[in-house]
Amino acid sequence: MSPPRKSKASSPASLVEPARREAIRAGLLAWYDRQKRDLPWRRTRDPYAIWLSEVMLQQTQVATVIPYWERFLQRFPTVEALAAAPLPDVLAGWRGLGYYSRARNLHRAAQEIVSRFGGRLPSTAAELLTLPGFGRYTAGAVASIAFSEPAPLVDGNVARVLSRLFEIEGAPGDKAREARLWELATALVPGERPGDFNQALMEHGATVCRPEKPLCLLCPVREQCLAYRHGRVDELPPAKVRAAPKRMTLAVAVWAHEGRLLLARRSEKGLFGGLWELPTAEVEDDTSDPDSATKLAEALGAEVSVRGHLGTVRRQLTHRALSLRLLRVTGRQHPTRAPAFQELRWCTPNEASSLGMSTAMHKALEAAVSAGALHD
DNA sequence: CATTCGTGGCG
DNA sequence: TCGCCAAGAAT
Repeated sequence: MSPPRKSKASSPASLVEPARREAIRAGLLAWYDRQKRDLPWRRTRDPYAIWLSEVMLQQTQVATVIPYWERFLQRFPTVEALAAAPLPDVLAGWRGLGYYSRARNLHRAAQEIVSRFGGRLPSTAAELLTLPGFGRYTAGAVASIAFSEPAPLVDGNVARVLSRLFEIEGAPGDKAREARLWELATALVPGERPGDFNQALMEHGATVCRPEKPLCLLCPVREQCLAYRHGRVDELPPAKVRAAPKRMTLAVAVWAHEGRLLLARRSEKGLFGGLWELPTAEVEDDTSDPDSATKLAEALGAEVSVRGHLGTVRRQLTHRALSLRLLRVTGRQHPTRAPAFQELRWCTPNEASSLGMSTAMHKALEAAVSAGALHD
C-alpha cells in the first residue's frame, strides 16, 4: 500500500513551490540574457522563419542547421512561396539535412496555412497542433517564441534539465516520466517572456546541463537542483536504449546512355521518401547479380542486364546499415517511367547532383561517375 | 508503446 | 574506427 500520493494539482502552477519556481525562472532567464548564443533565428520575429528553425532543429544540431536555414529562407522566403513550390524543389532545399518527412510535412503545412489561415501562422499551440509536422514540442516552441503564448515545451534538453532539477526517475520514453516532465514544464512557463524562458531551458541543457560532463559549477540554478544535492547528476537521466541497426542492401542501377544517367524519384513514403536516386531495389545481402538485375527490372518495368560492378558504398544511419551495390546495367529500351517510382529522368551528372537526393545517394553517384560509369 | 525516419560531430 | 547522440513526429 503506497502512501497517498500528492493529489493531482488543480492548477499546474501549484505543482512547484512558488519560491522554488521563481528561483528557477529568474535564475535561468538572467543566465540566458547573459549567455545566450547569437543564433540567426534569434534575430527575427518572423513566425515562419522561427517555425522553420524549429523544424530543422528537430534531432539536428545547431551548427548543422544554420547554413540550411539561411539558404532555405532565401529560396522560400515566405509561407506563400513555400506553399507554391513543387515538392521536389522543397526537398532539394532540404538535401543533406536528413529526416525528409520534416520537409514534406513543412510543405503540406505551408499549403494548409495558406488555405485555412490566409497565409499567416496561427498563434496558439492548440491551432498549430492541427498542422502536419507540428507535435507537442514544435507547437509549444512556435507559440511561445513567435507569439509569446505561455505554452510549455519539452525536448531532449528540457527533459534532461528537469530530470535533474526535480530528480525525476525513469528512462526516455517512459510514459509516467514524460507526463511528469510536461507537468513541470507547464508549471514553470507562465510569467514574463515565456518564449525566452523556454529557450533558456533548452540553451541551458545544450551548453551547461549537458549529457556528459555537465558544468554544474557554472549552473545558475544549482541550488535548486535535487540531483546535484544528492550527487546524482551523472546518473540522471538514464541513457536511451537503442535497437541495433539493421542491415539493408540496395542494388543500384547505374544506367548510362549518351552521357546521361538514369535517375528515379522514390515514392513519398518510407526511407528517403520523395527523393531522387540512381534507381534502387532492395535485395538480400547475398543476392547474385542476375537476381539483382531481376529486382531492378521489376522496379523499372524494363529489361535490365548487368554489365559489371562499380563498387559498393556503405552508409551508417541511426537504425540501418546501408550497403549500396553499384551495378553497371543496360537494356534494349530506355525507360521514361516505371512502376516503382514516381518519375524517371535521364540526367547529366551535373543535373543529377542538383536534385533532391540523400547524402548516401550523392556518395553513390560520385562513386559511380569516378568509376567511369559514363564511359565504356 | 515500439518503430521508423538521416546526418555530422565528437571523444 | 566506432558508438553515441541532437531544439521530434508519424504511424
